[in-house]
Amino acid sequence: MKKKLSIVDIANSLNISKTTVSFILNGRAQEKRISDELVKRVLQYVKEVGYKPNSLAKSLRTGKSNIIGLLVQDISNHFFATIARRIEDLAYQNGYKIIYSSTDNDTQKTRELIAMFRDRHVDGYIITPPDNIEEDISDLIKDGFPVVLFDRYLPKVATDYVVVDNLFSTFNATQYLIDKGHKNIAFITYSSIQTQMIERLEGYEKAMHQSKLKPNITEVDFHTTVQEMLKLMTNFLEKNKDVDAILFANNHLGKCGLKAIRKAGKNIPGDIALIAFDDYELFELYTPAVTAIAQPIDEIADNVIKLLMERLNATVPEEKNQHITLATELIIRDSSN
Amino acid sequence: MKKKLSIVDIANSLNISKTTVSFILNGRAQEKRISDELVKRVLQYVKEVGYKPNSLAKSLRTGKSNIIGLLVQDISNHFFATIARRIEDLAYQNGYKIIYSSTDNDTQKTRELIAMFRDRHVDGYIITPPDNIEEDISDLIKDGFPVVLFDRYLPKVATDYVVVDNLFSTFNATQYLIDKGHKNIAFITYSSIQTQMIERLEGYEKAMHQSKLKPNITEVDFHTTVQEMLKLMTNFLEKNKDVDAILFANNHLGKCGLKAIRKAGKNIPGDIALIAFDDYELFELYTPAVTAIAQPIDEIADNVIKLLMERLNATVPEEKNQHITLATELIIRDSSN
DNA sequence: ATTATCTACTAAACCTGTTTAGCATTACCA
DNA sequence: TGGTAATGCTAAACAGGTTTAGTAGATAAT
Repeated sequence: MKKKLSIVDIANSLNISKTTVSFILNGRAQEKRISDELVKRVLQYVKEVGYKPNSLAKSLRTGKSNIIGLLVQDISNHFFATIARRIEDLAYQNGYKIIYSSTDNDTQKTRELIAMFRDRHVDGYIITPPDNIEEDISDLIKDGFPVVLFDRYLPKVATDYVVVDNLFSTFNATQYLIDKGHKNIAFITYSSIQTQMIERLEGYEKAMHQSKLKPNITEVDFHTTVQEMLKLMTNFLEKNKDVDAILFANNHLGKCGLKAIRKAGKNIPGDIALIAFDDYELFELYTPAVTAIAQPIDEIADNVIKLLMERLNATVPEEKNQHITLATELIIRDSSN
Repeated sequence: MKKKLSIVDIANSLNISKTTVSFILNGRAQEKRISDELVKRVLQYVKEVGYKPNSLAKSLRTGKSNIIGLLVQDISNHFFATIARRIEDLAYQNGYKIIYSSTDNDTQKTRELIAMFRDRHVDGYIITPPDNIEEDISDLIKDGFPVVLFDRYLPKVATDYVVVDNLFSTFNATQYLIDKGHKNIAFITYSSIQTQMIERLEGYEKAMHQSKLKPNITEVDFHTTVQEMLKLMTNFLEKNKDVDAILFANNHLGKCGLKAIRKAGKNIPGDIALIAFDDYELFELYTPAVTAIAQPIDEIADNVIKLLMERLNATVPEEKNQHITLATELIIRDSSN
């Protein structure tokens, strides 16, 4: 194991001061009036021996790490995995690396993760916030860290965020079902105080009200296992034989719903019509294909990074916050009926 | 932004040396003969003011970071996302954090990522290696870093790895198709020199040979887009009307194959029987459900972490390497035919 | 001729911990 | 009573960079 070169080794080899080497490597040669000739000599030598500054030492002194902390709800969920992947690529293009973790929507875990990120001196945060995390996020912002939220936001916290138009999305989807003649449209969602879930619920309720239809809302606890969820859904189907359409508030619920409906031997969309929030290969390829509300995954990632980069590159902290709301697309796959 | 406390602040507040504080916080009080009374006083005070040592400074001095670098092929792929998620949880339980990135099977990108991980002083590496990365991984091992590979291994590199019994899996799956009376069984795979792909091919070939059937192998370039893949598959179906069964070498190929078959209006398994490597919700819920080779995802993650922890906790570097091969399960979903 | 300014660098402090080497005391033993 | 050992703690070096403050010598201005 050949010993790693340090800046002192470089300086000694060239008989100059490590200060000079540091200035040159950080592009401050001109400003510090280092002669072009020496700059060339140093860069040449550094390249020749393959010297790389120790970034820990660098971070320790500068307080910067070129690392972004990404906290998603669950990296094994397709929606988050795809966004995480694109964020990773975009960050990389901007010279940043990503450290990520799954919050599991667990407040305590998220707290610890934020503490760990701070500890590792990450430069900025991208977070899908769980409940009751307002204070921790406010602290981050107060301490000057750029924070961008996505998928949902925290009404009490002034920060940048990127979300989709949840209310209109479910309103529109519900309206679509109503227009197709459905009367008993159920909405299955998580019992959540998170903005995205509340808005999705409101969109559904608004459409039902407008058409003077009776809402039928089922709220499932977030930590319900897949097994329990299946039981719940099966139960629901048995007790709600008159329901002729279901709107699911996210892809996981939609998936479990599909399984239950399949087990119950019902036909889609003959016996029961379905729409799921979040599109998914499963919904596309399922037979018959399932209509879904597709979120603009790439756009979400693009905007998240854009907002974060703006803050990271700002010389003076920007007071005003940017809120970006993107449109979804209702992908109709049961038009034949 | 209240200034963060440093160990010097603690020492000054208590009128003792920072050395003493450091010893106490690192559990070396006894060894260093610090009085129980002082230990108590320091711990009490540290807790009271909420002091946390700066881990960058710590890492800089000790060379340890308690961070594991995880390089998967593509985090947006369900198989890798699920394993990554579990590895993350298990590492967390063992006091380690994960930094991960997707390699995209791109050698150059992987090289840069390994360099970045080294740079951040990660303590150990978990990698799904792309082609031609042997030298970089050997360097890591030579320099004393624990490395565990999974999903595939590098025959020329002596290291720990966790894989599944690919050859038997495809052999068994092919045999299942043969037993069901299929004669023209095609195998669609990536043109890859990676061990897992080679073994899957060999398993298929072995079964076909044993039954004196003619192999029909299509190799697709790894970087083919979904669009191109669909065209390829559609083309394949048109030119191979006699094919009555297809074995796909991984979930992505299986997914694209399903789409193409659906577009071609063929019935599964009536017109054509399918088996995909990697199980998937899609395959389970597709109508009719698709038979698949399920990898033991949790077991893979468990063993990867187990091997890595053994190396990380070893006081003397272990010479012998451990190779773990796990069984897959053929999940039969078209038994009615 | 003297002072100011510029050029081209550098010594030393700093970031925040860990680790090595060592220094007063007090206790113990012959 | 003098020498050794144990106790309890600390100063300083170190990890590897960045940044501040400054210096020696050349040139320009007064």
